Amino acid sequence: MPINSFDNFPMSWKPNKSLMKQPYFTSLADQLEHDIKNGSLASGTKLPPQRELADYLDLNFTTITRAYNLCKKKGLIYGTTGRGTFVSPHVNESITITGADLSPSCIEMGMVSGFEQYNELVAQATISVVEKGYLNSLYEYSYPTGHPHQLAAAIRWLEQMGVHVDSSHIAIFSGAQNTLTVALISLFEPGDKIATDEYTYSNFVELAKLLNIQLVPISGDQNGMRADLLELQCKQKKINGIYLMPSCANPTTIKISLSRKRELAEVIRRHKLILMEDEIFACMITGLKKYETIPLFSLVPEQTIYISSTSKTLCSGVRIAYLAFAENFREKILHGLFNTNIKTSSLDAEIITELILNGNAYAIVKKKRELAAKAGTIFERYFPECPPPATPYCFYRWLPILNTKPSFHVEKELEQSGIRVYHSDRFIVRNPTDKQFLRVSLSDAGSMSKLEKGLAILKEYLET
Amino acid sequence: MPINSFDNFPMSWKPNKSLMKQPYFTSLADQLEHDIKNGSLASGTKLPPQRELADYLDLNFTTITRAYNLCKKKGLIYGTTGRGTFVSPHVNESITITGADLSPSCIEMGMVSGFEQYNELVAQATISVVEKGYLNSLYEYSYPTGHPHQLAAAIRWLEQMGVHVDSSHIAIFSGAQNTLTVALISLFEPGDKIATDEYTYSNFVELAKLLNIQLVPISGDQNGMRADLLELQCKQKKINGIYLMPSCANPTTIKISLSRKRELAEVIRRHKLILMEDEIFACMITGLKKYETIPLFSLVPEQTIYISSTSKTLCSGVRIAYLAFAENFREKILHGLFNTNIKTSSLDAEIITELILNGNAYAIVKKKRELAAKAGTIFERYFPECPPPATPYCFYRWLPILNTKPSFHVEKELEQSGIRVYHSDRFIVRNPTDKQFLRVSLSDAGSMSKLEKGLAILKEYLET
DNA sequence: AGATTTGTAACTACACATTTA
DNA sequence: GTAAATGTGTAGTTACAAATC
Repeated sequence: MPINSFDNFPMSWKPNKSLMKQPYFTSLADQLEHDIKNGSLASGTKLPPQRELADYLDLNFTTITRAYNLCKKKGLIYGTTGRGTFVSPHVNESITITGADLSPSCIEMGMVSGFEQYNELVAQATISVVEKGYLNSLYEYSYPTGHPHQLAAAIRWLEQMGVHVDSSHIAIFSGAQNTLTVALISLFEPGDKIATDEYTYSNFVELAKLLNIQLVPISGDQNGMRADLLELQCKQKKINGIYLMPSCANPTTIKISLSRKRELAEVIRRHKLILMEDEIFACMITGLKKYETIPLFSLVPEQTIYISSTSKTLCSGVRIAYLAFAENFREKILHGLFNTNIKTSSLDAEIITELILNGNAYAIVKKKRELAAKAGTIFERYFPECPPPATPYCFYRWLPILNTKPSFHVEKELEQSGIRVYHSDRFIVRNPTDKQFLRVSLSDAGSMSKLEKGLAILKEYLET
Repeated sequence: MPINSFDNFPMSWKPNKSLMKQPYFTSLADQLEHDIKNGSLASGTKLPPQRELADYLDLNFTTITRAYNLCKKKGLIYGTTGRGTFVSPHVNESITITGADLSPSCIEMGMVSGFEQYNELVAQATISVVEKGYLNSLYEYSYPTGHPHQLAAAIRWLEQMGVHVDSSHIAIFSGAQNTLTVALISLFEPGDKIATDEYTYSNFVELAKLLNIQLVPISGDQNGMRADLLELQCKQKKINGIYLMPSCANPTTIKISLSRKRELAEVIRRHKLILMEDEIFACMITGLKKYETIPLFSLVPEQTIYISSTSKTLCSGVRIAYLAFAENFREKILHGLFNTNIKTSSLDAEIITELILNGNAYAIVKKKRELAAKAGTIFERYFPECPPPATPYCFYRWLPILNTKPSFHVEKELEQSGIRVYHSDRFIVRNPTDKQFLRVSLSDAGSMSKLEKGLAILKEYLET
């Protein structure tokens, strides 16, 4: 067969030669982008190898590399040495989880905002803040990281979880996502690489994509991310940071064991990774006692930022998160905070402070733990075969499913059946695997009876 | 002279040859970065031409280009074809304005947070929100862009300023800086270029630096940025966006005339720039009447995002800004909002909504206008020669000074004399010029008598 | 296990535009 | 006004690393 006989072995994608004009690499990238967004190139399609396309277009193959790079930067495609270049999953769909656009008849088992039943206690705290009569001074511009008494309460809150800092190494942010935004902007550069679990929080994936930061998935087992595989990846490429949710990973519900924490800490220290320890569920897991396990923050303090949000554990409408950081991150983090947010709502911060000081924060956590446990037993009744989470107080479950349909198809069919749940494809960091799961939120259905109804619908769907 | 006799004509910067190892271009960039951050290469220093350095290091000159490019992306240096490559200003100093660290005996004339005297009305609004008894539902996770009635109030507020949008083209953010962060992340890529005034808001400069977005200063006159110079720059290089504060530029107090607006709109449309129209002072300038001039948002709606914050005009502690945007930015902006903030404090949004609905927002604006005008007349008594601002209701003044000392020296001396003001170098986008100014805030001294005392100190300092 | 396929990274070559002397 | 200096943009060459067969 002559080399140029492309007609016999048609390429999976053929650019229009007549549309090619200089500069070739942008011209080619534009065509590729168009065809992907158009839908004519489906997710997962293997693109022609660079050399083959170059031959076809009479160009040097690195010119094709450049065109592919442009599309890669936009997240449209990804490549693996030795395998080829493929159209990314979710190109046209955002995997962002916002909680918007749910039809009223649909039961919410997608969002995990965390049992809204105790907002009454938050409302009470709001009233007592207002009644104290110092709103005037609270509303003045001052203390951009938080008022001293707010920071004192924050420190007390963090101490329960084994995190010990002084008031110049903590700052108040507008929720966990906001701390992550500032951390990624302040401590990383576009193009940097961050290690994560194979499945991780989808809004973190999207945020990294927005900031052109690459995520490197590391496999794990029942004890969390495997330290040896992390070590391997660190040797292979320059990895700058790592994102972990040790107490209860979202979405896999896995808890990192203490011995695994020590192994990971060792690798993190050796390779000088910046660790983002996201512990938004920590207090839920441990209850009100002092945290019986040790946070990574205490194992590698000089390389860790520790995130503690109150959105899920206390109240989702009050946007507060605490960020604890080591001295060497202090300047960069505060610089990032000032230049992205200026400061966080003083009133929201004060409400959470009031809840911590009057003890109701602990009461809410206790009650939410009870609700979570109760919802968990209902779930087990419907899905006894589902591997149990590391803690019974987890707000969601990670349910393995057998399925051949596209993930968005599954989500859509379930929504039409009356429930919203999210498919594992939303949380996957790189290449879709054969195993599939659903993340089932137990906390947002509105009531136990609605939850039960939703679980029944889910069970019925999966069995047919 | 032999070509390689570098000793006779020493280069302005010589990398250490023994530290050069492959890959050369990163090695070189690292050395350059180190020497700039170190202080051994001062701002404005001309670096050796690429070819000369290549000759010295026995490399192809485009390898030097690549090293320079790395540093350029970080904002450390900038280059102009034909002229050379230079070290950027402000590399080592953060020019962020935070309002922190002011000694209590010092009079604040640096920060412009905007007359805190009427926080009482905001406190009252807070109380009425609380008394309405729907805090519970307000605290539920829902309506991430804002509750419908909050958006309705926002739309009403924007209509005063000549901005007309429906509720799906507006979203509530946590302050103006937060809208800018989301806009820069969502609508631009690292390396993109944004046109600004020669002097502009320093926190915007820092934010752009953080996100690796380059600012291109465009000169202006009494009517604002010159459209012909903008056109020129757009022809010369790919400019992606433009940032303007038309009603009252910070810090120069210049207002863009209507005819200039039309000229700028034409250029913006022709070169498809994304316009960020920052109008945080608009309602202050125009009072409560309908905005008599036309916002750029109405001249190039399809390319504009319009920012309206209440931090300065209503209350700095309640963190709310409205962002209005065209349909073609909708998806990207909301995606950015969800993935950086998730959502804004519902309570803060509700308080501002209450202020708009009960009319006290207008009352606060009216009273702040009176205060600003009064402070302005005091200022004129001390500095009659200072060019008047475009509007008497401006919260700050732009005072030309004759000075030979370094700008940070001036700020420090004034702080020791008992006042804080900011030097024009903090606001300058690229090359320091010979003209120098001080931005004098009139709104944060605490009282008119303190302001007067501060102005007296300033006058005395400048006369000696 | 070794050869092949395929993507990535670093450096080189060259044409061109702008500034300055 | 022209030539030299100088940065920018596009494309090509080579070496290498990872995955696959």
